[in-house]
Amino acid sequence: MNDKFNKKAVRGSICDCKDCVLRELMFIHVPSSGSKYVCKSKVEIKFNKDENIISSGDEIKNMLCIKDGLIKIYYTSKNNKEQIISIAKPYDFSYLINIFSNNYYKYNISAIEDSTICFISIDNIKKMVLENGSFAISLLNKLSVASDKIINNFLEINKRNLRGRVAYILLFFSKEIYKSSVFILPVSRKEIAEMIDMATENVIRIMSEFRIEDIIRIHTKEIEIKDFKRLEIIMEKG
Amino acid sequence: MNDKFNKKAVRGSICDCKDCVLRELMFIHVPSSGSKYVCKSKVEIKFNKDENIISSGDEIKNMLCIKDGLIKIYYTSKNNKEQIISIAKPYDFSYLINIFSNNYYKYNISAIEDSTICFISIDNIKKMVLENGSFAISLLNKLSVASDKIINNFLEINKRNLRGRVAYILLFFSKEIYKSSVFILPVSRKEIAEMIDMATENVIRIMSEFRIEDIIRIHTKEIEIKDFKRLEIIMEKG
DNA sequence: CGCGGCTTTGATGTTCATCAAGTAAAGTGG
DNA sequence: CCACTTTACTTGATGAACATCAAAGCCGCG
Repeated sequence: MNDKFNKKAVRGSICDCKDCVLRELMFIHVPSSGSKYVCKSKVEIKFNKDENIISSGDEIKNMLCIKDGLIKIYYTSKNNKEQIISIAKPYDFSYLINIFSNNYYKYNISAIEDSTICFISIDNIKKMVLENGSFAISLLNKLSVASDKIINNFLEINKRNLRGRVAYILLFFSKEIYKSSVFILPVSRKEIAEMIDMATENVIRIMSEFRIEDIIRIHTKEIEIKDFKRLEIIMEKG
Repeated sequence: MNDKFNKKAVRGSICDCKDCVLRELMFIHVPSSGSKYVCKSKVEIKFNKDENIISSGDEIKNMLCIKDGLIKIYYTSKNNKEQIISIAKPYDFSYLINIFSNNYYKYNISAIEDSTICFISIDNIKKMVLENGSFAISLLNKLSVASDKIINNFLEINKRNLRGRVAYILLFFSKEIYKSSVFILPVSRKEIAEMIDMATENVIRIMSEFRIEDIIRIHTKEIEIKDFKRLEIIMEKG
């Protein structure tokens, strides 16, 4: 991480906060004096696809904001099995889950598409919370929504059979991430398996079933959902 | 809920906040003027075992604090299958998960032991956040820890086989909740199944296995863990 | 005492992970 | 740009893990 900071960082002074989409969203309650104060400490870094952003065990010094791209938050258990907790796009805040409860990250974060990440000193965020009540409320809300989403996701996945899970995840990418019936999967089959807690072979097998049933079209990473209705029925009824 | 408020409520004026354990924990940063301010709006209610406290869909008007007892937070899906998200005891804050992200509760809450719950107006909590930065930080921390616990729980359960899950939950009750090798299960076998995502019969079957293997002693609801070491190995290795 | 709900055990079948083996794609070095 | 290596993807076969079904025992309660 530190190398990256030195090598690739674009400091706040260069990046004009007026352009920063995050300000609109996150700092809507922050008077402009405050937002400048936060942005001074800002560091912007570009990550390539598959590049590591945060490792489990890293000290939490900064709050992350995704300006652009797509990242995954995942847990590596002792037997090296990886479980993907969340896929986050700009305006998501799910990577904040342990920022106020731990001093060290519990999960790994890496880019699954080329991504631009803003790093804002956590100390400055805390100062802002102390000084600005509206900002605190806004942050509480963001954190709550993010946790809620993750928890809801676990509940949704656990109650489904394998076909239901694959349908769920395909519709997630189509509707939540790419907002299109055709999209390029940003993750491998193995990573899909890690998102919905099943074996890689079965992800492939069931995707093939969907293909044979003419519900989707597959061209390696490119997926087209041809029959939303049936896929949604499978998602609901398993 | 409203009937209960009218029938059983003990208003804040009666309950002396000096005795309230929550104040120590939650409002440690709140000047006494502030804590009085919050406590004025406080309503304390006793619930019997199995009594409903919050229903999914209820409007969020109050923040809950458990003074005493044990509650479960659970999700009821459309097919009436229940998934228990968390068991909470005093000082836990896991029942707060959607208090800052939603206007209506998404999950049900009910008492699994006789419990005393404090209800504090959410508006007053928000006022406190706006006025008192330290309180905001403290609340952010509590919420973060609570969500983190729930997420961690899902990860721990999902990666285990059935024997590992039952071991996990028995050790949870023994270590986290009752801090004793002998305890009375506050939940039915069916509810254990709902906590760790498995069939009721298999919970029973595996508990019987543990009994036959002389790892635990079972007398209906009363459980004694006789061999922590082996149970922990089963928890770790499945 | 008898009813209903919770618990227990056994038998059965389904779902799913795992193993194995082959194919396609993508990266690597000459 | 082509052979080579490696990695990702795919399909089939097998067995294990688990859910479901069925039936009986137990316990508390009116």
